[in-house]
Amino acid sequence: MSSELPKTYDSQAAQTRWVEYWLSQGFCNAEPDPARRQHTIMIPLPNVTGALHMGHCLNGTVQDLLTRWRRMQGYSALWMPGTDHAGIATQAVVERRMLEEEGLTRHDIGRAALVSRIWKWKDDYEARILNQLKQIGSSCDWRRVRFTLDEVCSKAVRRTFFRMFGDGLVYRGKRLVNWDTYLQTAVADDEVFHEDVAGHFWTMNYPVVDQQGQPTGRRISFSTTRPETMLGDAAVCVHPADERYADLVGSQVRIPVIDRCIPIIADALLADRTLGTGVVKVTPAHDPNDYACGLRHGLPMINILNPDGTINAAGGEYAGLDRFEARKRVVARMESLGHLEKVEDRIIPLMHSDRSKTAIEPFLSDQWFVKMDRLAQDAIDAVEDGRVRFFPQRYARTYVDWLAEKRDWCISRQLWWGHRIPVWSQPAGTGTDRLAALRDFGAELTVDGEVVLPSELCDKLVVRLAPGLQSGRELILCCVDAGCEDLERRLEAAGFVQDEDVLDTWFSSALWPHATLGWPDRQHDPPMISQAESVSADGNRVLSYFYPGSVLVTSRDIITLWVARMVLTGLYNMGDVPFRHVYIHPKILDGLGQTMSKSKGNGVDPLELIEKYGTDAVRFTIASLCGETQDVRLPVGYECPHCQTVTPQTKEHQELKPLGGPNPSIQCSRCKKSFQFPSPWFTADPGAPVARIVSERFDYGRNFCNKLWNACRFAFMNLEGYEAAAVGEQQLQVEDRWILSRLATTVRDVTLMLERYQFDQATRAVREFTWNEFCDWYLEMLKPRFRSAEQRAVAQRCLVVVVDSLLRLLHPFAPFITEELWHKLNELAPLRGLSEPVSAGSSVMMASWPQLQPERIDEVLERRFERLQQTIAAVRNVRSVYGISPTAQLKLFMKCDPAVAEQLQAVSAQFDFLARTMLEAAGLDISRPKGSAGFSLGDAEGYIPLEGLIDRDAELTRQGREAEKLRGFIRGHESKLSNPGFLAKAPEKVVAEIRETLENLRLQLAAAERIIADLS
RNA sequence: GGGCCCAUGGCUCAGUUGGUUAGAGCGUUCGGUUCACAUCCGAAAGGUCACAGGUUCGAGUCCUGUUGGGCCCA
Repeated sequence: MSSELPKTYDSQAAQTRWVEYWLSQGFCNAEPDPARRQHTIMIPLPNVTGALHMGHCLNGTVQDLLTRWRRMQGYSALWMPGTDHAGIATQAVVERRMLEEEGLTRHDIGRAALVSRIWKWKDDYEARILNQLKQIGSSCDWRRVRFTLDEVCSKAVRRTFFRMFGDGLVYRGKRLVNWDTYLQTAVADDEVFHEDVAGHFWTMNYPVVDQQGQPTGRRISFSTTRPETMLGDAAVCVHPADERYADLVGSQVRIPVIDRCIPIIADALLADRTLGTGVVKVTPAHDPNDYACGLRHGLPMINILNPDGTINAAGGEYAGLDRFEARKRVVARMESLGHLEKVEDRIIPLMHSDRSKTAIEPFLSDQWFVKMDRLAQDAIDAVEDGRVRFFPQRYARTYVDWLAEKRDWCISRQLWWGHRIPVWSQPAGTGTDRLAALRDFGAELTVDGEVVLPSELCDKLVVRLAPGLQSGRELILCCVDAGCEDLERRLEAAGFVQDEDVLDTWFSSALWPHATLGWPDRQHDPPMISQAESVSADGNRVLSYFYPGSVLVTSRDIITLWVARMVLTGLYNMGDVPFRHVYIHPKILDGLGQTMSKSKGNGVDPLELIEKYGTDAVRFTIASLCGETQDVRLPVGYECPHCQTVTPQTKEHQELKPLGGPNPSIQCSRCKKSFQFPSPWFTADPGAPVARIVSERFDYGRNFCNKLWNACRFAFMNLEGYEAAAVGEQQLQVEDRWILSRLATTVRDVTLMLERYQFDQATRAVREFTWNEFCDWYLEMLKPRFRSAEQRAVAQRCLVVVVDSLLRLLHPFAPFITEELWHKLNELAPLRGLSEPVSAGSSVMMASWPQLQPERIDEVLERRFERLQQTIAAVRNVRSVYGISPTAQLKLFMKCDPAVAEQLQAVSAQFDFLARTMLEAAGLDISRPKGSAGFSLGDAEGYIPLEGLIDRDAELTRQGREAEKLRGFIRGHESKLSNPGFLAKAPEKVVAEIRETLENLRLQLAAAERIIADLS
């Protein structure tokens, strides 16, 4: 039969087929459409540094789920894709590889060559990442892919910097940074790690001197792990309450190795009386605590290092030496001068750069900053007044607390890969001719020190005078707007030099929500892939239609770095927030509770899982994990390539390294053969059997997809001869009305849960409906109807309606399998609907989201149906307890009200199919047949004659246990009701419920007791 | 040091504003070839809800503290 589906779902084939179909049909494209509501999601742009992992997969699944759902609801739903250049991370990866493979450093090949190599890397990984996204079914508008360094984004970066510079929000300043002397760049705090190294702890002293600089004979002792920093000491510090040194505060000491005099100061925050001598030397330019102290006391900041880690001119005779060589010489000199008191070996916690693995030096350098004061306050207000809402709400606090510190944002990075800072500078002239270099530009200086430019230059150029940095001379800073290359050339001709630094990656990603839509261009829609720029009479409709976005979906660790900054720049550039909602999803941890990362050896590639379980299964499982919690554990294991037995991953596995020997392997516990496995520490030997990483948790989604597939397979097998026609209410059977009621409830619940970003609950609701209601009950109950010529047609029509809704409901969770089934359903039942059959759309992706039908929800019917289910469960229980063959036909007598009896009789045929049982009789006059097992549902009692099969003692024991359990519950309820406090204070409704339950329990107990009496 | 979060049967997780007998999937045990599905069907066992106090008629749920774990900021 052509309508028969294959026995199992071929996920790989479906994925290939439907990705191609959706793309060729342009279903993922979103256009401004004033007739429809807009829904916008901006992807949290993945780094081009490497491929996507499970965290991205989860993030993408959620966004696609939302996008598909909103699209089906009739929104013009845009999911904007793109990638991030990820400044330091990408440059470091390319540099490291270049060094390893060719022995070249960036200084060997130069700026242009390095940048071109990184572009090549970017092209490879961008393609790979976009492909991964497509593989997980992402319905992004692929025509609109952006990259943070592309022309559109670059223009936004330039314009933002220009505006901020003009508004006085960008300034140059000094800051103590984590300096990587190997890569010669500052690295962020989250790019360093602590590692203990063996070092020394030297105790030395400085001679105290008088006003004339002559030794007074006293010495002051201190300890240090970095003696070379004494070249940059600006003071020695004691605790203000330390009596040992009280009289010395305010006098001076001389640093013997460079013969400089520095003050003795008192500072309670820096000095600790209880440690060592209670004295510390202060090197503000080379230690964070000393820096803070230096600021408090107005000390000079003496920088002694060159960017490469050698000592600079401030180090006098030590200049040019590497800092570690200088350390030795300083110690030797101090010793020879008699100022060294003792040396101890000590383990020193030292910061290292993640990128180069070399020791970090705190380093005072010139950096660009954004003033956060007003910008941060605006961003705080947006969350506090509800223009931006966090889901779950608790994360709003992380955001607000961080912004409230209003710490200026350091935006410069000493890298070559990124947006170069658009400022050209040169030293100012002297006297009245400070702007001499800008004479040809017509620049003039007002008495207030403001630079005035001729009108034709005002909107392209901002000029400021800034205090000199290294030299002490004043600088002329010229910031040029985007698209003024000629002006840049003129400045360069006039002797101006562009700043070497690039901008922090977050500066460009902060603009993502509006830059991707073409801002600042208000005249044209943003250009799309392989399409000429379009001039629109209505200006940039894409920007005005899709901004602000609907929801940002991301992980909690970048709330401050990214989310806050997007809000801030959105408000600054667009005057409106970039998104209304922020959904913070859980992070994936491994089975041991550690965050997943490739560098830990516990990472999981989503494509590996997709290959094993199928995309739909992976997505469905992931959705089931996404609620309001902050972490989910994903224990993984290695699947033996020989026998498929799974060995759970342990910490030992994660840490297995070759250590110079052969690659490590794992022995399978079952077949005893060895295999290698994916690891960040080594590449498996070519041709060797390699385990793949699997996780049992995805069985959940895979089993579900299998169930759905087979349910539809069954449905389709029974659609032969289907003819669409309206179905009247009176033609509907109890089970039809029940499943339609349950469907309506499910649609309502799933919709609500999606609105609240509670994907776990939505998943559970839809799964339970599909499996426990549709498959377990409805399909079973349809079976007899399909065999009846007169009932068949209505059953088919109802079934088609339910399957139709079910596929639509499931599509955002499992796009491929639903599309596959939808097309099949279209072949068999192109017209469907209860009241008026209509033609179904060609793709479920573009079908409408199931309509809310509250009038279909029939709670009375659902309760009645529940009794039927309970009756059948009770019969099955009896059968199982007595070990009666599943094929043996049972008889059932039900003692109950006539009304209940009538309901049971109405579905009596079902007892045969669902429980292999004949409902012999039902009514008030039923008495328990001899030798029967019994059960009670409260308002009905059932008896199953088991003459010859029943074991009198076993039944007595069973009923006795049941009665004992019931007595326990009854006692609990009675004690509640006899508590005057409960009766007085509990709501009436609760009291009534307890009474009702108690009544029910008593009926059940009475039934059990009757049976016991009967048997005894 | 400040902040956020977590701790529920062997494993992974649900558990709405406190309110009937704390649920699910996997795993375990028992039984199943009735023509959708063994990636399945039926049944069962398994939990003093981390610990100690408190609030309340009533606490897995609220408060305080302790222990253990994850994360952010400093």
